[in-house]
Amino acid sequence: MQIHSEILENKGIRPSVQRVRIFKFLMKSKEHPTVEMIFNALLPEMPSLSRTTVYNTVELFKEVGLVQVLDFGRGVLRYDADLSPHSHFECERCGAVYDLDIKPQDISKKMPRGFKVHQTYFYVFGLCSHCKKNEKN
Amino acid sequence: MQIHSEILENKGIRPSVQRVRIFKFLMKSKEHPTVEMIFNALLPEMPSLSRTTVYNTVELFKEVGLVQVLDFGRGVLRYDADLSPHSHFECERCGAVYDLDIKPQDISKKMPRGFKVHQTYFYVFGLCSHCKKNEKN
DNA sequence: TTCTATATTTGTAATCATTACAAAATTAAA
DNA sequence: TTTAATTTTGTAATGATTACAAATATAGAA
Repeated sequence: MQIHSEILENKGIRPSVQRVRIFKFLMKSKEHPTVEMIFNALLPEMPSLSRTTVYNTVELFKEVGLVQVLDFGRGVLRYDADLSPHSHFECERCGAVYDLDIKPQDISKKMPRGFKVHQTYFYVFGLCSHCKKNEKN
Repeated sequence: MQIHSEILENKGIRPSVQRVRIFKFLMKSKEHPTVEMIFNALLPEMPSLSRTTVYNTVELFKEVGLVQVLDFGRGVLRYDADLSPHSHFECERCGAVYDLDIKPQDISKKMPRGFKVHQTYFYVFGLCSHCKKNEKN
């Protein structure tokens, strides 16, 4: 089990205080946070933290392959440090995002001639069990 | 083969000149246009057209189920009047969007208890054959 | 350690797609 | 026609993200 700062160093980026805190937060978060969520969560313990730093940092993490970016079409990007192949569900009522234990299909074989696949995303939208139950409201 | 204005009427919306033109354009377009692309394409033949009308109209079309909205994470939404189950490929180099003849998997059966699936999207990113060929550049 | 160059962080200002809103124009109904 | 409702239009706001430059922190050389 590697310590967080080592993981950053292995990716060739300097483990600054801000980066390590943001990375830790992403690692333990299960809610696929937005930049705003990360910023608000860390602000109490790092009062000088800047939103721009969070933006810079998640962009950097994306580039070195520490996080994947999720876009549920709400005009806000979400970040996921879980890089294992899985899919995502967003509840259209409450906006919560859940992991789905389903691998996005590998379609490299089925692509038109000459096409190269880099990444696949499988997004599912609907109602989560909680919102489904209260559907009358 | 229904005429375009009839399709709009069947969906319960008034077939105004603007709506019919926008709908026709979406039906024949294969490039999954953005609002800006629709606007620019129609402006020469309808000089009074407003961007806002295009925004209003595609939103209306989405609500009545005439188009689906695609989000490739570029900060712009694209619109597709082809509602048959298929997936989408975006070239990371040139930005072109291609239809893939692949049905997004139906996972209603595999969902956690109580969850309800409304829609699924399968997005693939990579290089199209043209950009792959010129990869050196 | 101190100096210096480089990297990182910060805050503010710009960008840009989209949305809000209200006035003008069009259409439908009476 | 007259009136009411719908649609279109243009401009102004919104809000996430990016650009940018000044301030701060860090690493390495001396």
